[in-house]
Amino acid sequence: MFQAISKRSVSDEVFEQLCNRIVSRELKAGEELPSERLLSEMLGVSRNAVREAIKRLQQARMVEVKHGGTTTVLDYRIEAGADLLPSLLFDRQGRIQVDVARSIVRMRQVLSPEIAGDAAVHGGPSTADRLDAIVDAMVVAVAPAELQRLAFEFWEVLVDGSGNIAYRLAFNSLRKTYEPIWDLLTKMLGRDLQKLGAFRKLAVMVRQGDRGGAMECAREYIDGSSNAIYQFLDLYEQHAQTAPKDGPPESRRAP
Amino acid sequence: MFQAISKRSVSDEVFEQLCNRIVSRELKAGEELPSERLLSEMLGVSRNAVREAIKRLQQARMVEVKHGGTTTVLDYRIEAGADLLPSLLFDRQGRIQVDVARSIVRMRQVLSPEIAGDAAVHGGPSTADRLDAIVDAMVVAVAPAELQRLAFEFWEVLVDGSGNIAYRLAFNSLRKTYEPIWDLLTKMLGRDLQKLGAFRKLAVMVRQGDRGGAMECAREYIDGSSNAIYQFLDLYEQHAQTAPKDGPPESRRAP
DNA sequence: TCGATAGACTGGTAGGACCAGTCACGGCGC
DNA sequence: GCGCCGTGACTGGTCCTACCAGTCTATCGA
Repeated sequence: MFQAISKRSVSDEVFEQLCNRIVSRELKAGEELPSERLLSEMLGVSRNAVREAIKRLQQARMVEVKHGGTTTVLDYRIEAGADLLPSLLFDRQGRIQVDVARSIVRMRQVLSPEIAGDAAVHGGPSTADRLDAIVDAMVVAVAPAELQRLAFEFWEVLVDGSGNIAYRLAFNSLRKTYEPIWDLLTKMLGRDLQKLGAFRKLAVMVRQGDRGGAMECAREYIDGSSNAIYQFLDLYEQHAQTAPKDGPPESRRAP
Repeated sequence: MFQAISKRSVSDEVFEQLCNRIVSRELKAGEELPSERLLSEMLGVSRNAVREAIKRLQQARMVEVKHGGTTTVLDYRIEAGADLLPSLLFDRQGRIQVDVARSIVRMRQVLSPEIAGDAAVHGGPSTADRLDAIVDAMVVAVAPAELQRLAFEFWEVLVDGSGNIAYRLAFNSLRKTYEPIWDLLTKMLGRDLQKLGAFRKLAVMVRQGDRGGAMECAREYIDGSSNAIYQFLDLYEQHAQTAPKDGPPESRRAP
């Protein structure tokens, strides 16, 4: 209900500023960052904070630091990893970048059936039990938000059951990208979340170890919900230039 | 030929140590890290270095830091993103973690046909031109290493052509994971890299905008090379307990 | 003209001082 | 005795300053 207030530290602030400037191409690839000392002076913070921020940029492969030389901006499209996605989803006005959103939905659409298929093969009865329990909870759930939470948990269990750590981590990256628009997703997926039969059937396929069946079942559901999101994005795109649109992102949902 | 010597900074070293301990479950999820002051004393480095390392761990979602409280280890399987993959591929003895490797190969196997398909639709003639140029270079290439470099570039162009930033970043994450075993990959893929016909055909499919054809073509090639890697991993697994095995990872390939 | 070198940058490390939260313990008031 | 609240000893957050360690360039001398 209440949102956890985000108490961003100084170095977080510096990181975010630099990150935004790189993502928005205001700082282009190949360009050089001001020296740490100058940067700390310009931003009115300690050099320490600047260094912590730059270390994070370095880890995200957004800049390259050379001892004794200068720090240069890298091309994040070539170098950065999937963890950058959350930073790309919104521009600085808080508008959704529809092309980024479409990319993410597409990737989810492609991976989900495979995850389900692998889960059917590797998951075993324990995975099926967990899935059934979640569907049982979905049946009695009333609030759409609760339904979505459970649906998400359903997929978490599937990803776990697939026994594929790469799927798992990619899934985590995608999840971190969803989180800021969790409420929006609840609205978009409203109808699709009602399709409890699809979830139930998928759980059965996993129990039977039916790879093809699970994939088919997952594909059918995911295609439906993906299309719902695509349609929203199309509308959003049409209205983007006129309306300032939905509130900017702010992380919610306590652990 | 010569490998760039890695001059790891102190904070990098600290990061790596903590990261390894978390990945190896030596530091379990929920456990608390020693305080920054104590940690800096134990490691014989400045608190500054420790803080930079912890900031990076925090960004990778491997720990949670609470102002005034303690820093606790998170479950990286639940929280961390795809950027963690390179850290998971090897254990501390430098042995390949076969289950992790299989996961990565599987994900590549699943995504590649989709990437090719999307590239056929969105890539246009410019993508096809670039692909053809690479295949032309492959024809005259002799060294297996050169062949592999070109093959990799081929996929880079395809990913670009797909116009999907999520694919692109996931691909980058996977690439960073390959890099330490680049030479090993060259051996594993030796035969498959000779299949220039597959590359040429794929380029044609992209030029024709044939989504299904491109996917089919990509799948055929990727399945082959994936199986080659799976076979190697099976062998590796059998011999893992007896042989200390290949040299530990060290980044190579200058930018 | 070319080369070595000095100096002025760059980032890297250290340690100390202090601010700002958190938490547990002990004393005070009820 | 019970419960509240303050205090102090932790925690991480910020800043500063000094210095080490590379890199680059401009200048001077052979």
